[in-house]
Amino acid sequence: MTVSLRELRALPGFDDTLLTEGCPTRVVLDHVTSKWGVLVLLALSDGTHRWGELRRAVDGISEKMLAQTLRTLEGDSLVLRDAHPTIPPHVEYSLTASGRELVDRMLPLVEWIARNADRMLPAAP
Amino acid sequence: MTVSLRELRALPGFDDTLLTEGCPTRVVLDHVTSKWGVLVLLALSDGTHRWGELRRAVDGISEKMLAQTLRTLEGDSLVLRDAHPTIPPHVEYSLTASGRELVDRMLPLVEWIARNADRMLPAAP
DNA sequence: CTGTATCCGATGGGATACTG
DNA sequence: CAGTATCCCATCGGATACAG
Repeated sequence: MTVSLRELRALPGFDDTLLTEGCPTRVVLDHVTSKWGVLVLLALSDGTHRWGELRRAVDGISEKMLAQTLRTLEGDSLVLRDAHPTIPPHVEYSLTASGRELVDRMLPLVEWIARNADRMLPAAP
Repeated sequence: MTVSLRELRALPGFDDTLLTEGCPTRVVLDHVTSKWGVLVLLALSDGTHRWGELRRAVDGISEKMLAQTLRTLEGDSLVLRDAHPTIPPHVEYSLTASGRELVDRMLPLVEWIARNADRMLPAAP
């Protein structure tokens, strides 16, 4: 198990440029860990959802940010957009295989935070 | 293994209010997944570091954001600040036990992104 | 229903200068 | 060395209106 950034950089295929400014890893990391990126990916962990469902599922998100977040994640090959050319429109969003793999690794992190968040914030942050 | 947000909310101790606006989980999640939060935590995964070391280790971070990020993470009980009252000042930062647990769950996610980021960004995002 | 367009305020975040 | 203080701009992000 990798337990530090130093070890990660020492693995075959990596070097010290990992996570330097502008490197692809940091770009994707920024998208995934953006304010709404995590929450949209988590919402899609349940399976396929329509636009309106996501809008309601991700508490507090605006239409603008939902659209923007979905487009970014789609551009990162993490989310699949499936539009049915009907009237009214019907569009379904789901995780790609990559998205599924990523969410599998994100859930343990979120679960740990959910279990511990309460006792981590003494006063108001 | 938990594979979806729905399942996570169904676990004992959780409910549908998990990850709604303003809930503690979301507050901590926002700190941890902030632009610099992830990178500072990763830098500390190697062990104890001084201010200047962190400044150089986290490529591109400004003094202002390093200070702000460290204070936030300290407030979340993830980072320990150990100041020696000497001249010149000597301050060491390290992960708390909680921070270590969190980083253990963050590294698999980062490692997966590092392995896959290259083939996920076709053009310029 | 699924978005886009526009406006605008809030916040993030960098550069620089300065201090104990 | 380890920060703080200040200025300032760019981006984030919400509200609203509107379109296909």
